[in-house]
Amino acid sequence: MPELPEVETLCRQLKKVIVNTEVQELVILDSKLNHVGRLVGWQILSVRRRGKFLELGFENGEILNLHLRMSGRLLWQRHQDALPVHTRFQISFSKGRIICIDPRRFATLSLQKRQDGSPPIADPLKNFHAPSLRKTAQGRRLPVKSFLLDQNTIAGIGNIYACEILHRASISPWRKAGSLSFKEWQRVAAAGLSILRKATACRGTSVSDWLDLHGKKGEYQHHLTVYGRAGCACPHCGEKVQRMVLSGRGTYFCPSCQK
DNA sequence: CGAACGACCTGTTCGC
DNA sequence: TGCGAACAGGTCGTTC
Repeated sequence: MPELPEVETLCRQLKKVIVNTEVQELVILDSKLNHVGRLVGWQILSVRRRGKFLELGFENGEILNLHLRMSGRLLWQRHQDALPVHTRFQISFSKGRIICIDPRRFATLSLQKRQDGSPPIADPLKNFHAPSLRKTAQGRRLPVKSFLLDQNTIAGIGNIYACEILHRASISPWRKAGSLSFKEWQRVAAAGLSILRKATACRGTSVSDWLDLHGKKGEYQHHLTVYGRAGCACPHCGEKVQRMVLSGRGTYFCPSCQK
């Protein structure tokens, strides 16, 4: 479920509750996630987001890498409330605990040593500009939507926001990435920046079950123009929004605005 | 290089 | 109502 704005929301909220605190206990409740080191007694120095990954940095140089994939979410519990169904692990601190709830069990957790010189990920919240987008897309024949979803190119955009960005930019998801003009990339960049910023400010999109670290819904679902709205009127031109499948993903677009 | 598909999992919604 | 199919925010690997 979580895309960039949702992971960024968790990152900001986690910083406030766990930085400079020490892990008291790690409990793994899913056999797929076993063998994730010890953590107990380690102090957390930093919480960062790389694309859709969350990275907890410890004072000893270790980094805990968490990816929530499709259905994972995190919840902060101040008291020892009952564990919700599908809780996959918990990390306890003196002030409370983080629990990870993940019905589909796709989420991954791993421990790594800090890697100096790991390549910086192009982050759409900070760096999403027409010149670099056009340069990276040069000669690429894949659909522009697949290009936006490629985490090796731009990290953090997922299916919801790819649909929304292309709609705002009035570009068909099927256009070959290499065929967009500079002006079109400018529209993509402007749409991307504004949509991702707004969605982050809204603490994400709660389209079915996304909740933030404190169990609150996001607000961006009230701003969606095409995602999940097949048959509804395009807010721009009134044409009916369509759903089609593009490389296996449900793709929502306005056939009139996005030729 | 890229498209298509299956895997990984489980829950919810849709259509008959 | 019941039941199976389709679908879901992500990614990886294989085959064509």
